Amino acid sequence: MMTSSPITIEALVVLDAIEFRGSYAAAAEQLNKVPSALSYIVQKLEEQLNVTLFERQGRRSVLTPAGKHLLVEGRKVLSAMNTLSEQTQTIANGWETKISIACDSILDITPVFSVVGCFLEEHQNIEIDVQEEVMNGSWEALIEDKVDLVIGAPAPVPIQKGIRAIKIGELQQVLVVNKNHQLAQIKQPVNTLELAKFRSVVVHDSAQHEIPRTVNIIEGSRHFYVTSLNQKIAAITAGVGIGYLPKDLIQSLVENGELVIIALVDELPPQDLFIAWKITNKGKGLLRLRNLLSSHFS
Amino acid sequence: MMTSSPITIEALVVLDAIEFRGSYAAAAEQLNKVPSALSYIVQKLEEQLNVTLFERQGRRSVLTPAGKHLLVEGRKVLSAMNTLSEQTQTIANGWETKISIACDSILDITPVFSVVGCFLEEHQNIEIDVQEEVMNGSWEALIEDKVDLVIGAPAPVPIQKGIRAIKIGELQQVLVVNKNHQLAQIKQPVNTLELAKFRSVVVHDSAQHEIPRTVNIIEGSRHFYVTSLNQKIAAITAGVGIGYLPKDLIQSLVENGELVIIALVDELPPQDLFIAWKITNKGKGLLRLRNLLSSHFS
DNA sequence: TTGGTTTGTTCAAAAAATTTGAACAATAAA
DNA sequence: TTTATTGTTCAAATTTTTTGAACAAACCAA
Repeated sequence: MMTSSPITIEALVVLDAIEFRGSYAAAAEQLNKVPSALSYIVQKLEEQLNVTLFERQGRRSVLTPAGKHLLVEGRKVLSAMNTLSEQTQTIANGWETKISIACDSILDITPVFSVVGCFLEEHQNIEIDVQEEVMNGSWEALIEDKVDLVIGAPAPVPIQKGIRAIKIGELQQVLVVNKNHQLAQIKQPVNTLELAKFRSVVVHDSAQHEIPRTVNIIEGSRHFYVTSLNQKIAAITAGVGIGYLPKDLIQSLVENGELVIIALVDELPPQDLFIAWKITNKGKGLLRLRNLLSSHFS
Repeated sequence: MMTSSPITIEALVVLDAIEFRGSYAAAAEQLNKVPSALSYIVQKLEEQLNVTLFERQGRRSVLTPAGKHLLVEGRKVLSAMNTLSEQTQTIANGWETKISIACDSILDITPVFSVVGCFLEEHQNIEIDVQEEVMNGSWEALIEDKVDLVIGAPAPVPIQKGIRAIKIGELQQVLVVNKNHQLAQIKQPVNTLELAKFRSVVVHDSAQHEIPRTVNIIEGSRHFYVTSLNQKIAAITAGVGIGYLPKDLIQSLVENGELVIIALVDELPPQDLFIAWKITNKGKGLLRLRNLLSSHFS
């Protein structure tokens, strides 16, 4: 006879709120409860688990290591629960109540939003949640069911069955530097090996669990890590280092002279960009959205 | 305001039991309830989710596709919940669920793994995560709490209170070059100042935030940066430059004549290697692992 | 076909749980 | 010091859940 875990969803929600808001009082307000109700729920959990989760420090309660662990892992469970109920409703109704999209930050998001706008016009009661990811971060989000659709994820498509990807365009990346950078003085085209001398600006992969992949990282050179494409542009513009950027994105900065495009002996081939989804995902909204995207981008 | 999922653990347990036993009646018996109680719970879930989970076929209830999905995924959540409560209790008892170790790549990792193997034999449900770091990278990982233990980190121990380090051995580094390298022709012992003429191969410090520190870097010379010790060996073997390497590690390459050890006027003192941890970290698993390591390495 | 069973559901009553608000002690801020 | 805020306790109020009897549907065997 397998005795089920004493942890309830309710309790995890309460734990989450207490940590998030910083006090029982504030958490109670958020949950439309009264502080004593939370006290009751926490105590029940502590008793059934036989573990103290909060240590009272003065008039403030602070999580014990065990409590912290329960919270951190519990939040993952809560998130899984949310996607589970979304998925269940989607299967039952055919249409989803919410569609989550990951957009790779390498992509200009404006035309995507205009298509999404059309979709929302058609389907007033579907919510859309867009998040920005970098490189493997978008694939990871798809694989882990954090999103239903990724837009603009770069090749290679993960070798994993159950993922369908179609190309929606390609992106020409060029090497750019600040106008005063040493590299701007050298006569072009430059050999790729020469680049090893300079510090390069790299966007840190947003993937958390998968082995981060790095493309276009200039081998052997020193790196400067940033966490978004905008930071990368800013860093290069500020002269911190060199790096590859999408040609379209830096057009204006090149025109006003801030950035200089460096010609290479071996020009990078254009990078393929994909939209991708799981074939197990049969949602009608997803299908419709994909069709809209395909017809706007080809 | 994020509204939490209507699915409860209780409901998932009921769903699981109904499917497993094949009927409400049998499931009720298993759960020490009465059939009507299960009926109530299922109906509540169906209502709140606005999804029918069971289709009544004759006197028997059968899962709809949505119900099947909820059950299959729900079982994963249930299992996660069980391990979560176990883990929480484990932590409360002073043990850890996972121990992260940084190994300096200068160290031969094989004997470490054999000790870790013993430890895992004793503690089947503790996970171990080993990562390789270089120079300050391992100290940084410890300071920033990315790992619980570093093994084989080189002196000096960071002057920072809260870190305990004990020496586990020393490492003799020698200067080596490819057999055809210019330096191999000069009469030995060589004065350290002479080395400035040659390009030296340097492992890039894996530290990200601290100011990277460089030991054994030949001052003033030109550098070639690589990202791992293996790359360093390969680069030196290929004749790209000169560099210091642990004596034991290049024994075979010296014997077959590929590499040549260069005697120096001022021979490097042997470098002390440490295991280190934070004294705030009171984990019993860490203590046990440290004891195992100490007894195997001294 | 016809009884005898078994199944899940419904319902009102009973039991158990959660929630509430007032009172309180401990602490921090003024 | 006073004042305000925090989390806890407790009995009462409220809500939720459980119960068992009654019931209708469906299966089974003869």
